[in-house]
Amino acid sequence: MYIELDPILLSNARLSIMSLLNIQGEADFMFIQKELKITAGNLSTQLNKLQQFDYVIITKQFKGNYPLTICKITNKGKLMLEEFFVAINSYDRNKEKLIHYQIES
Amino acid sequence: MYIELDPILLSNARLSIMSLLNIQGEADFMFIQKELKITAGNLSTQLNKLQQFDYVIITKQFKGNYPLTICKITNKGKLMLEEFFVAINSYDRNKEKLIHYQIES
DNA sequence: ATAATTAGTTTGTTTTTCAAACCAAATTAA
DNA sequence: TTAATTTGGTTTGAAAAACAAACTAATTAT
Repeated sequence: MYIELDPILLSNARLSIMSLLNIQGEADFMFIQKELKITAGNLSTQLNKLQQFDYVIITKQFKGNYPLTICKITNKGKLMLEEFFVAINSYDRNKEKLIHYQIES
Repeated sequence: MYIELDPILLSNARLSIMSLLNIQGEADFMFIQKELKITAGNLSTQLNKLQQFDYVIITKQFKGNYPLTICKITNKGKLMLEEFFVAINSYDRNKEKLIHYQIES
């Protein structure tokens, strides 16, 4: 195998959650759900897994009368995500072409 | 969800097989197995899946007395792999930083 | 003859994904 | 006011995927 890709991040749902949190820093459950268009069940499951591995921290509050679940990316989460992208690009032999293209545009 | 990542390629085993075949064009079963250090069982399964979706074509010959399974990447396979890397990089907000770094080195 | 090797495939367990069903509290409609 | 709906989730369970162990079948070495 090349560099093993982190199985926590090698998932459509979790990678998009982490990518979103990496931009936003933190976001609440409903925002993530609407933004990413995933079901609440799936989101709940994946957030718990991400928390379990310290990629995010989840805090629960009330906003008015309703529960509010806030998800924040951790430093570990950020590092793992960075590593993931470095690793996956090492699989891409066209990297240089792509880089060139990106810079030109 | 962001851009949905191709589930065929969102797998450590299959992504490394495809990445290898993208460089080599074609390779035989044993070469792939030794190169990627995956079990024969896993390789067999994943190659069948890749063939099923026309990412590779598998031809069987004999080399001397022993069977020889040759795997070749298809045009579709190449295209899907390219797309995959473009898509996954769209998840990376640090892309520009990384590009810069890569160019400098 | 029998043990070990080559080149794989098949089978079965574990893990993962994901959505339907569920829950409790709050709100709105009749 | 009480029934239905909405909000904001969690739990459960079915289906698919990942992967290694066990197997096949032929060959070669001892």
